[in-house]
Amino acid sequence: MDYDEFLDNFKDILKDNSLKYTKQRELIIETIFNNREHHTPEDIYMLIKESNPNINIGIATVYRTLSFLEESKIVSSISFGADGKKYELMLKEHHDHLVCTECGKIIEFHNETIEKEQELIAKEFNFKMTSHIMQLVGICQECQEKQ
Amino acid sequence: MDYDEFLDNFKDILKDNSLKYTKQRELIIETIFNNREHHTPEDIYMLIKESNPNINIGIATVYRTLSFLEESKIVSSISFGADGKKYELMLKEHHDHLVCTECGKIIEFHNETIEKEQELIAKEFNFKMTSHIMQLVGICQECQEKQ
DNA sequence: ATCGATGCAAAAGTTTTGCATATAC
DNA sequence: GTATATGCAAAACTTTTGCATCGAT
Repeated sequence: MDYDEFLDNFKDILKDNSLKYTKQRELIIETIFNNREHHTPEDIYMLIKESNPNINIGIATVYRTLSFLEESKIVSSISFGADGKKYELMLKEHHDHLVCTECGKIIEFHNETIEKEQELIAKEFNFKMTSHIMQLVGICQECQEKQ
Repeated sequence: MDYDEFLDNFKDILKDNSLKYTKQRELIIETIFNNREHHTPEDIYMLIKESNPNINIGIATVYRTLSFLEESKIVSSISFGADGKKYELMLKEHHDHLVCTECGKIIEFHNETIEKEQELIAKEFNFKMTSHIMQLVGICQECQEKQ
């Protein structure tokens, strides 16, 4: 999906919820779109202030917008260890994460066998699954080499 | 494992780290052993205060002890949504969680197919896996019936 | 007697809220 | 013009830290 298409989609969602399209919301969504890693609210706030020294934005707006974006399934969050919640775009195909405890790096992967098995488990427990979180925690190749 | 065996094990770990066996640590470990759900530090603190109105304990001690217990692999923590970190005993065989977004209930399960698949993924990325987190998020049978 | 543990209170974070003002529609 | 959004500052939480005192070894 390119940015224009993505932005239109975002504007539609705002309209559907009778919310307004503001400069701040645009900057937040643009920052998340252009920085495809996982970011804390603080990260996003700082990135915006750096790139746009002229514009005013408060951390509260970032929190408020991220909550709305998560509810609308535009972003998703994962939390690991002491790092707190990190947000990322949900544009991409569904995937899970490998998290390095040494350097904090997050690697994405997708595995169809596991996905199917998860469906079976949910069914077994009569659980209506809406999403799942899977993180393999360990030490990445690079950090192993350093040790 | 019964409590005496468990407690001996805990005492050994304390000794190995030249740490002391205190009343507070005993109460914390006992509370976690006797309440086999997932608890926040605050939960554990309140449970101890309720059952032992006579004894003095500070929330800082609970935090400090839980950190040590997690490092020592006696407890593990999961975090989901806004509820913050929740701790549970690691006594049991390894398992993963189904989390209900309606009532907060946590159901445990174990699936060997997924476990093996995870090993393969870690190998593929040259990742030295130390643990993993898997939570299937959704609505439990009971809450579905209420709707 | 020694050294680690504790409670308390203060500090450090992080996230949320209230409110007057600004802005999109 | 109206209703929502914003920034700011204060508040509410959660977690950590410093320190004098206490207690286990």
